[in-house]
Amino acid sequence: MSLRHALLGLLTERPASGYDLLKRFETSLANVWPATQSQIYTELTKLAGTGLITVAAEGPRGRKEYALTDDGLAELRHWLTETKPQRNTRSDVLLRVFFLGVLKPEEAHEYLAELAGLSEQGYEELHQLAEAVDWDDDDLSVYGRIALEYGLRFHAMRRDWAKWAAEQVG
Amino acid sequence: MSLRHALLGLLTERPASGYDLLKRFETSLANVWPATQSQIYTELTKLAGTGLITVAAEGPRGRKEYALTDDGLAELRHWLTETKPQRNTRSDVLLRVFFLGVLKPEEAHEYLAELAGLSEQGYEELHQLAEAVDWDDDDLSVYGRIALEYGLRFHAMRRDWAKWAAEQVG
DNA sequence: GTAAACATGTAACAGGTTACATGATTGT
DNA sequence: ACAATCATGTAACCTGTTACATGTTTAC
Repeated sequence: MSLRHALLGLLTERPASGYDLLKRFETSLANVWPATQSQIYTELTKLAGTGLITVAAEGPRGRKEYALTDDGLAELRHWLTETKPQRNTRSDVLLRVFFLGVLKPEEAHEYLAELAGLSEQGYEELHQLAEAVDWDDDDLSVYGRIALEYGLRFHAMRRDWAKWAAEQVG
Repeated sequence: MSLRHALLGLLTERPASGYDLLKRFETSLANVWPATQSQIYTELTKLAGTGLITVAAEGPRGRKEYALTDDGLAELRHWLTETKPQRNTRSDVLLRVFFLGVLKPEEAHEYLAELAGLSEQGYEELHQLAEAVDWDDDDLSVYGRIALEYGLRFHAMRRDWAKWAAEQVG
């Protein structure tokens, strides 16, 4: 149930409406924890119901601005310190690799080469993003940069692996 | 809907019962596409219903042995060659990193150091596995080895990144 | 005036997890 | 005789996706 914690986490920064949070999910969290509009609004209603957040203000167009409560912050801290990261990593990319023997070697090679290309692309995109961001020294920047570095290393690793694998298949 | 394709993929090798397939999911596919007993039996019934597999034989204890049909093989090939890998990668590990600013630096450091440890452990386990397996030259071995190499590189990357990140927070 | 952006909510469905329920066969 | 393993099936519940439905405010 990490969507809940993603919302709590974003609200530590400042109060925000469902719409604001949706935008945050579409930008900074898109590659880490994607969520849909429907999901976000539903979860916010639940969170307000259990007292982890409150409606701090109401604005035009029915806008509701949510703020983190003490209980909400405690729950977030608990999640960060006490619970083990253990989510199953499903990878359809890797699942396909398991069954590439069904294809002709040329087809398998093509798949792996394409994968290398996609990873290179992903790398480039993050690289551009890293250059564009104006990093300062606050917490968000520090940890944002660490998360971005992960993305860079991940894509580079995958690119190199896919190239190597494509060679193996010939 | 990749569970379906994982089942079809395993059945290219040889006919198998739900129970057999469950064991395969618990071993070789556990790190790539985990599935529960309940899910597997339900999906097998559906697949038999749409003609992608058939009940080739029935054994003791109500055992049903499923075999891939021509349609099933065609569907698998289609999945491998025509559909783009695009599954969203959710990472609760990385999501936590985004919000580490909520914690004291020592706590954040601890989280990252622990992550490095877990990755090292994952690496070691795969390494042992790689040594234990008797690799021969068939398709399964070739692509199994490629998948395993991915796991090794992945864990190594994560270990190094977590160590580096822990230093940043120090 | 009208398009884009702001803003929320709900219903239907697909995929996945946990738990319950049942029974047959094999090995000791 | 008893436990372990083999073997299947179903129900309840949670999470996530897609689509529908509605209305307001701002900018041009």
